[in-house]
Amino acid sequence: MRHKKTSVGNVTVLERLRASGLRPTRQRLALAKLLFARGHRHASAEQLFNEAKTHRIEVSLATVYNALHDFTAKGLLREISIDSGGSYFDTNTSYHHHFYFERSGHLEDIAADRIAIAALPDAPGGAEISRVDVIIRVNG
Amino acid sequence: MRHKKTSVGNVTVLERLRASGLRPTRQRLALAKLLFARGHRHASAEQLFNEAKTHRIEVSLATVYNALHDFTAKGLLREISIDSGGSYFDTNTSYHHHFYFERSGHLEDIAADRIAIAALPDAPGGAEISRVDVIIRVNG
DNA sequence: GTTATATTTTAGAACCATTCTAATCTTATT
DNA sequence: AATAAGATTAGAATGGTTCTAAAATATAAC
Ligand SMILES: [Mn+2]
Ligand SMILES: [Mn+2]
Ligand SMILES: [Zn+2]
Ligand SMILES: [Zn+2]
Repeated sequence: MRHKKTSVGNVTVLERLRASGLRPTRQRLALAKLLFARGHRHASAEQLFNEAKTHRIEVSLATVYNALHDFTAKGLLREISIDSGGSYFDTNTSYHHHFYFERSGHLEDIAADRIAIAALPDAPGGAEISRVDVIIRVNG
Repeated sequence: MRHKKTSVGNVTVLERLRASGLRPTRQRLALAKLLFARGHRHASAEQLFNEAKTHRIEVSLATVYNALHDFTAKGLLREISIDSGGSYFDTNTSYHHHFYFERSGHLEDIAADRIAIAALPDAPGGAEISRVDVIIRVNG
């Protein structure tokens, strides 16, 4: 295995970017690989930026933000704000909820069917519901 | 009515501050009056600061933040973060939920009994649930 | 009331996540 | 290869919030 131009992960990620209409640039590919390589995760911009550094991926912080927002706009990520000092980007874009560990800042998924919301009220003034977030804060 | 050292509102607010163990300073009294004078509201620090200005209440922005956090710590307010650029302070401290109007940034209360959460999952690792927030985002 | 002590207020600096700018570079198209 | 559209970048700027340390005030002790 001397050259590994395209690993399985690479191809998958490249296809996801192309399918969403985003140009698969070196930076986006590298960041997407970091984000989507393993199971679902909740990453901050700073986290991803540092991870890139660790992997010797040269990418600016602005590009990390650009990529995260581009991915979010294309539905590859979902942005979550818990406290007013930063947001997380969730690789799990299906409908689900979260435990938020206040001490550590860690987020943990709650499958949608584990929280049954009976009788969701209609939005006032005929507004359209765009999203429902349930956040369970725990001391942990 | 030449002097009005204590109006009914003043007394109530003063008592609330004393009861919570906060010294009823001129600034806290004025801010608390603005916050609690009428029905429930969701105020940002900037909003409250400008409101104070309008009412010719001389108070620094740092004091507004200090007061909001002190009130929150004593249970007179509840802090709500929706997006990562600022938080709201809710004068309604009873258990309830929110509509969030994404266009305007407006928050509207949803009475607790209008959202029936069946089967709230236990927190992982025996952690204790400190709060459950349901935020319904609407395009409005 | 006066004094002493603890708490609060304040202006402005600092902080930190995020966004902007505009120049440079890369990708896709022809 | 030439072109045009899109992306990246360093660094400045922004905006909400917190910090600092000095001055002011509230409460407690006398
Ligand atoms: Mn964002
Ligand atoms: Mn806060
Ligand atoms: Zn999630
Ligand atoms: Zn509310």
